[in-house]
Amino acid sequence: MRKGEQTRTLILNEAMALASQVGLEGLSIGALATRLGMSKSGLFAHFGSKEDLQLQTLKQGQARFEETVFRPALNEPRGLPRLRALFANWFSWVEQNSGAPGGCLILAASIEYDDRPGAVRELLVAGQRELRGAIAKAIRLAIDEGHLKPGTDPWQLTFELFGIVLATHHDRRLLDDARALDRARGALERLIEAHQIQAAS
Amino acid sequence: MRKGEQTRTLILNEAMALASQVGLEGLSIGALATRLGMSKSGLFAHFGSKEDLQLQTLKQGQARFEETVFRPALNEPRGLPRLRALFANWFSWVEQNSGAPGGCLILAASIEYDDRPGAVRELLVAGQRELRGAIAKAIRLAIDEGHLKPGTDPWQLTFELFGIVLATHHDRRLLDDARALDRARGALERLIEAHQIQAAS
DNA sequence: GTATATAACGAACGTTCGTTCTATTATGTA
DNA sequence: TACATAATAGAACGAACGTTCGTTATATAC
Repeated sequence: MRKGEQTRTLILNEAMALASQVGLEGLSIGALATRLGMSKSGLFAHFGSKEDLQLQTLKQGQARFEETVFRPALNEPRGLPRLRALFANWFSWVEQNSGAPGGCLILAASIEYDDRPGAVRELLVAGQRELRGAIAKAIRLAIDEGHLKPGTDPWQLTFELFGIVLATHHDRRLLDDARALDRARGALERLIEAHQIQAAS
Repeated sequence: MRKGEQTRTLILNEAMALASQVGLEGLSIGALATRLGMSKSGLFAHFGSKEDLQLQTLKQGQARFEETVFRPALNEPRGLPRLRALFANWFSWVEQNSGAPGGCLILAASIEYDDRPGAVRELLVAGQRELRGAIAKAIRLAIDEGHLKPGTDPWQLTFELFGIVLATHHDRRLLDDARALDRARGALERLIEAHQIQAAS
């Protein structure tokens, strides 16, 4: 009962790396087995189907994002500090290739499965809804703490912040533009500033 | 010589539709041939290789974007009107699924090939560089016309505007969120306003 | 240390992949 | 109408795909 879990984790880690490069759909059991030095059938036995492998791989990716980007931010005091920490972590995450050699697995899957019905898409949507909700909540707390203007629309701000992250990932990976991180941090600060309660000018 | 071009166009149109759903890498010659009611080898003869088919399909996608979103905006007077028209067209483009049933082919390919070296990636990068440059130029013209503050950084603003588009596409397609378009238009207006030369307050 | 459950293997299944031939139609031109 | 050429079809290829099977090796529990 122990050995199984162990190699399963090994497989999923390698699967995340491979899928980040070729996509969850491009992920092939044979290639994955070769990379791990094990047999196709031996690997396959850990999952009942390819779809299950895809699901478990995505779940692993979501978990890694959550524990790398999101959870550490909760240590910061609620309000602006927490919100800033969240996006600082997120930018760092993007900077270091989003936890996988081929970039963020979740982002890639979001485009790959945006019109491919099934369990993978549903998992993706659920994760995205949860994340968006959590960001909006952090914004709401910042309003309650008096850090942001009461008129701030949490969902609108969430939308715009998410756009900054997407643009950063895009510029870093496709265009290999190192300035993306600076631009992202600048955009974040100016966006926050625009929603901040103004002190004496 | 004429019939060939004709069916070639037919093939590429269908290829765009299919690739938008399964990706340029997931695009298969057999499936494409079946959809068109022709033989695999007959279709294949129009392109020397699968990579060539992918390249031509992407080129077609880029051309469609250019003539649907970009070129019409050039009819507007330079400066803010042209910039607004460009993004109004772009938002409409996203609203109607970016010209293909599976969403924007270019966006999908950008993620699919962001770490897959080769001709497709190079075409993608070239197209993206050109587009970014064109947007930055439109911004620069708006500065010259006195519509935007002289201190405006064209590349920074381009980055942020592009982020809005990415977030819109994401929310519309993965989350099926109809409010995305409104949020995008709102974000655009506020971003422009922040860079506008302020009249009397 | 032996019995048993679990994990991994190797071979084969039927499909589909991209690609290469050769043959047969359809088309444009003299 | 005849001919040259371009366009399509059909069959076959080796490889890879996901999956199933029966068997062997290994780890766990008594």
